[in-house]
Amino acid sequence: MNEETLLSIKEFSDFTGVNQSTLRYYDEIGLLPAASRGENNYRYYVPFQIIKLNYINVLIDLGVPLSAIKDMDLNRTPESVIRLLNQQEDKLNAKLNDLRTAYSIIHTYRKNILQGLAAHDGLIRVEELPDTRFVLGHINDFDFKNHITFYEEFIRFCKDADEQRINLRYPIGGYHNDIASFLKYSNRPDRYFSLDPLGNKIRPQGSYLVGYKQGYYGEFGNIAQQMNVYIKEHDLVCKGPVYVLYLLDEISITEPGHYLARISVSVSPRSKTKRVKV
Amino acid sequence: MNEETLLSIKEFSDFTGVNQSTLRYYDEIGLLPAASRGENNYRYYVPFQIIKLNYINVLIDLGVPLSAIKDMDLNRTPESVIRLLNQQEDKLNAKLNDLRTAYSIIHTYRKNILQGLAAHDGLIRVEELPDTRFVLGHINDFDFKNHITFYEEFIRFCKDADEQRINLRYPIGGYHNDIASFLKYSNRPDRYFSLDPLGNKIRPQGSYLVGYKQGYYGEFGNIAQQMNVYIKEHDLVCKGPVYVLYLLDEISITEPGHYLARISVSVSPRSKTKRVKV
DNA sequence: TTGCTCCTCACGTCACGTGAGGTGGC
DNA sequence: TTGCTCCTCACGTCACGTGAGGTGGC
Repeated sequence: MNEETLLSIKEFSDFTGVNQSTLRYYDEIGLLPAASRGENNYRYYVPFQIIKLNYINVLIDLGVPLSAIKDMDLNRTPESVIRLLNQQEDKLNAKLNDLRTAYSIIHTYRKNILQGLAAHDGLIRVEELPDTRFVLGHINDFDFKNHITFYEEFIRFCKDADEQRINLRYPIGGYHNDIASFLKYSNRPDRYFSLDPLGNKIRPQGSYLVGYKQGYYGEFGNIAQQMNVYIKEHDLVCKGPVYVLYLLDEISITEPGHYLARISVSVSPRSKTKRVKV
Repeated sequence: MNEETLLSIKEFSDFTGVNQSTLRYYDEIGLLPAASRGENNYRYYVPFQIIKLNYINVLIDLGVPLSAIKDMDLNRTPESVIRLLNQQEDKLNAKLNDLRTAYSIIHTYRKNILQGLAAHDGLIRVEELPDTRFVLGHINDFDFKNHITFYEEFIRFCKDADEQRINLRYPIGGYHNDIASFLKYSNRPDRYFSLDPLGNKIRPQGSYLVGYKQGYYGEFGNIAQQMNVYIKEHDLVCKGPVYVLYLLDEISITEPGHYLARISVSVSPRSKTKRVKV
């Protein structure tokens, strides 16, 4: 073969985009030794090492440790390379999945924060909300005698998350079975839920009565009563569960007293005249 | 707020899946300090730090350095968090793209190796090949007087790759304009190409005369002549370019003399009788 | 005393990046 | 002599992981 065309470390670095010090490191650990050394001890590379280095970089991108790349390379056969590539394909799929999940998580957080910025404490109104999927946790058991608190049930929710396939990285909210439950125990939801868009439950698109309350976690003042007044004044009928979600929480706010919760419940106008079935 | 429910570092570690030593490190650098310390100097965490840690882990997954997460967190406002999330969305897209590319690269390598394993030195036959996309490099200029070699043009190909939008991580092959060029200068392709499945060029699906040759890079023995003999014996007509691709190369083979090249060219049977247009 | 959880401190590791100080040919 | 590329060696960095040796309550 033509051994005349040799690349200095600078040239090799320029062609591959890999730092000279990184190349020296790869030489030192034996991952990609220079093809030869000059009289002055300069490293020289041959053109086809560009391909090799590109292949190494693909494996590095996939998260294969340098030591594993080196070991595999020393005893490489077509069959062992196929095995490595198959293994990496599985890991790659898992990684792609993780990244897509991270993507949808930051999407969900952003949506919440933007909605939080567009609202303010005490605001009560009817809003049209889109379909929203979520995962529902177990039924909370607040045992007052044994002092089982808000937090302990939340911890149980977190503890059970793994086996219940609940992803705790999505925003978490409180779920009341109905408006009566929220009016009675605003800070003790019947369940918790995770805003996972792959969840099996759905809050259907439609009109919701929405109330916003600023304050510490679990402190709702009299927002429940105010919402009830609004319901009566506007002659509304509530149906289904009440969702409590902190749009602005410790993620985006430093002062815990300024967190912003949104309470939402599906409503429809009470029909003044009884409808006659056709 | 209820400050009674405190989690030991073991409990907190169990709920979040984060190593105790990692938690101590996050405490030490101020990324996630323990909520309080016991008399015995034990760290205690509060339940809602689970949410915070999960959020931190999302950012870590996205590749945000811990120092950046900490800095952002100290002065967080809803607006600054939105900015961070927008930035990360862009990075995330780039990452997803990189991973998908890595995926298609290992796919391409694997296909080549498997095809190489199914062939052997000297095999010549007609195969049905599928559509294959690629990116074509510049026209090679082998100047014999100035001793411009195979390697120097290859290096020029690598050097120009960036501006020509050629991804050198895909397998690289040689491209001859026609069978005559390959017969004359087997080891001096008219161009190089990259097997990038997003490429603008296409080798169409159809029947190809395929020859396999084992040996060093650029050493083709008399495979060109043998293929020519096959063409005449089987009364074939070649059309279009000749593709030379190393299916087994330094990626999967340790011995450079055992590399395996595949030469392919589109063929059709020579019509014995002239067809009459209807 | 044993077992358990926690603590601090020091050191190791992985994959580099960054100088410091020196060489060697035009 | 100046400028350039290269060298080795040592040390820094990032995000942890791993002991070693000690505490404190049942």
